[in-house]
Amino acid sequence: MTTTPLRKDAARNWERIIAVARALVDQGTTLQLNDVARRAGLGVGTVYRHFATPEALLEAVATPCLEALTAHGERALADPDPWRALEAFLARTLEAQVTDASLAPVTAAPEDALPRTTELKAALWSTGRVLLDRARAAGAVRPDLAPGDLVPLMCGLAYAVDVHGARDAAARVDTAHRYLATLLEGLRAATPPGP
Amino acid sequence: MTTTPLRKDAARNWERIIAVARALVDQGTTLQLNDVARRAGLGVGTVYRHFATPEALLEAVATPCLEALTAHGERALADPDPWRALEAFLARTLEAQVTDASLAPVTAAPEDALPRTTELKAALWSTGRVLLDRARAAGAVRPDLAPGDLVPLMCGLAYAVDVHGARDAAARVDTAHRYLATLLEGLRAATPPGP
DNA sequence: TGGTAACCGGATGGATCATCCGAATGGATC
DNA sequence: GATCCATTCGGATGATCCATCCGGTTACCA
Repeated sequence: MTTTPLRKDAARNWERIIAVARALVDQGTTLQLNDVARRAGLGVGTVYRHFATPEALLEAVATPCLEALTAHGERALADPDPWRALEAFLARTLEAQVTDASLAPVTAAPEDALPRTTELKAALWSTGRVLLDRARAAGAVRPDLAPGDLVPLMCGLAYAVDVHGARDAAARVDTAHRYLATLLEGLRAATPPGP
Repeated sequence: MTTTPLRKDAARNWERIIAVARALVDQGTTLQLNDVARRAGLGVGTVYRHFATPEALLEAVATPCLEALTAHGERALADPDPWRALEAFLARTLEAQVTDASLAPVTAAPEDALPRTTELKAALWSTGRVLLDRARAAGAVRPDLAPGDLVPLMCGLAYAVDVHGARDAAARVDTAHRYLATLLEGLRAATPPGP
């Protein structure tokens, strides 16, 4: 992607908007562009030019975290133990999802507002697919689970943690680990139970 | 529950509203009270008097299905095989969640708009808890999974099916069964399976 | 059949949202 | 260092949607 040269004030305002949005997301508030503009001390038009929709702003907020996850995924690929690699990758992804409120909506959304988001999601999913395939080849993975099921299941677990209702990050991460361990145990089962 | 005497026209309009709301829910549209009124050929005030909020209307739409699930749960308690009972109960619940769009938001909501909904949810969860406890006593269930985890996990699986993106009911039910089988295998895994 | 209470439903006020355009600023050129 | 042009700023604007209120009407009961 060619880096578009950005004017000084535009860049400064971009940073402001992102900072305010990040604070709002961490606070649990749903992003409202008008509200973001007011809190950032900027005009509404400024915010709308930078980010056409709340989804675009949310994706911009989530981008750094997605990049970190992608980098971690690439490192997981280097682990010689396929199971440990898959487990670490999924655990890290799930932790991020239940810790950072900006991630869950972005990963679960079928459409992306920013091209960069599409890139990162594709890279992340590809890594997950490779890790799953490697684990399948090495150990025993349920045959009826397609690679396309990995992302929905992860989003589902993150959603389950939300429904569970724990507020502080530590409890959420703990719950996520419990759920993931259960699911992984089911993934690992060689043959599905027959009737 | 004491049946409140309802005037003829009021009852007729109540039915109309429910019917229109049911159609909208099946269509996938989010309920908007103003829109419901227009489609039902009624005034806005009429709809707002019957249902104060869209959530209340949604719960009223979901009530019959919740009652059916509760009844099915009571029957599952009669099954002598604890594992089969739990499996059937969860399968039925999940099928309903992925088939009827009114259920997922109601079950996942932390607060209820209608007292009847609170009753039904409590009964349903109680049944699930008993079934889980029985299964735990009979066979082997992961010890780190609390009874309070059952509902979040079910909601999570239903959400996963949504993220998966299948449109027609058959594919959704199939996906739900795959996910549930995986999770149940994980639930079962702690110690060698009993029977 | 007439009275009363409850219900119906359109009109109203408030809020929020996304867009537009004149004014101002930054960067490039001479 | 001064000028010019493109880009951006930011408040004002129009539109849409939501929830409430009150006069007219209907159903139930004596």
